[in-house]
Amino acid sequence: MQRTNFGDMACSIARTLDVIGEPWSPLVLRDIWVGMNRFDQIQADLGISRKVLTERLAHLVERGVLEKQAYDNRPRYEYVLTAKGLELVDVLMAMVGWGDKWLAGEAGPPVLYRHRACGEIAHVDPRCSHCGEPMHAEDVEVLAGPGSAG
Amino acid sequence: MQRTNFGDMACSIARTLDVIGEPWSPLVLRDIWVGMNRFDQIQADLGISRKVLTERLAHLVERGVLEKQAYDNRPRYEYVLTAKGLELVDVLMAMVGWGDKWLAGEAGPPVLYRHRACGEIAHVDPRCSHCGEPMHAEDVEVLAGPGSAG
DNA sequence: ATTCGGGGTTCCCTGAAGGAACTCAAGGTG
DNA sequence: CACCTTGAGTTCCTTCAGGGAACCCCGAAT
Repeated sequence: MQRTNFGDMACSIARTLDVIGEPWSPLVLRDIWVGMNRFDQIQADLGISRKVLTERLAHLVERGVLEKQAYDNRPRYEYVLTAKGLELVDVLMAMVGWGDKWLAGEAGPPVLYRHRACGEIAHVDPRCSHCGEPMHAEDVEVLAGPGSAG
Repeated sequence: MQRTNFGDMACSIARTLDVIGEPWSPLVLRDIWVGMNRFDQIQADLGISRKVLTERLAHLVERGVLEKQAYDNRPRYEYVLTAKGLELVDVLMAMVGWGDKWLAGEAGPPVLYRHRACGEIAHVDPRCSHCGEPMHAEDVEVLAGPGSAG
């Protein structure tokens, strides 16, 4: 939709939205993350229109987030996350954390995440890359950076 | 856009997208986060259509992410983040981290974030809420939770 | 009495999402 | 060989949402 091109804005949020901002894109990424790598699998799981799924997959491949790999002599393909795509999933995990906390309701979270390193069910906790202390929205000051516009 | 209703899916990513998944919503949130609280300010800053901005603000207020406050005897309003909205900004900060790393290019990141606690320019680092070790996409195992469908 | 400025509405046009049907290539089956 | 099945799309049509510009309303200031 967004005819307005977010990718040209001097804002990393807008640029990230240029990659996964269109409807369905984050859900496509999630499906591939959890091991649904094929067109029909994703289409059936999400109930997305085949046309739109084709467009989204092509866009994500073009942006270097996914790779299209043949898995048979026949024209059969599956989509896998690149390193860039795998890091993008960290953004999805942040969404999960917020959604689990504020939108899950009585039933509790629909999906649990076990941290392999410690074996416990956990969620992501944003920390400062420098000092390791919690780093939330209210803990930061926003400054112009080297790539700022103008 | 998305005629498909993400809010009803048993997935916290989809539910979160039901709140900020529409085009512009994350950017509106960002603007309010950095202190642009008024309609015309946001509209001018983003170049968003007034009609769409009206819709997005109403949606975010309805979902409890923003609050509309009068700031004058005249009919003048500003939009401020609720606690729920402030935590949602953590998701935006995750986007910033990814965008800064993968999309900033030569010029470097357009915006810098100073962590007040340590005074350093930093970015968010997702950690396990249980053990504190790094928690990225490849470090977790996905399991069905109590609120799973079926 | 008129202008101004914030905060929206209304209108029309285009373009994107939904949905179903159709295509195409390669293997398997009788 | 003729036929069916599968995966992976493509085509076409309809409906609805975003873009853009103009318009409106209310209270204050001049």
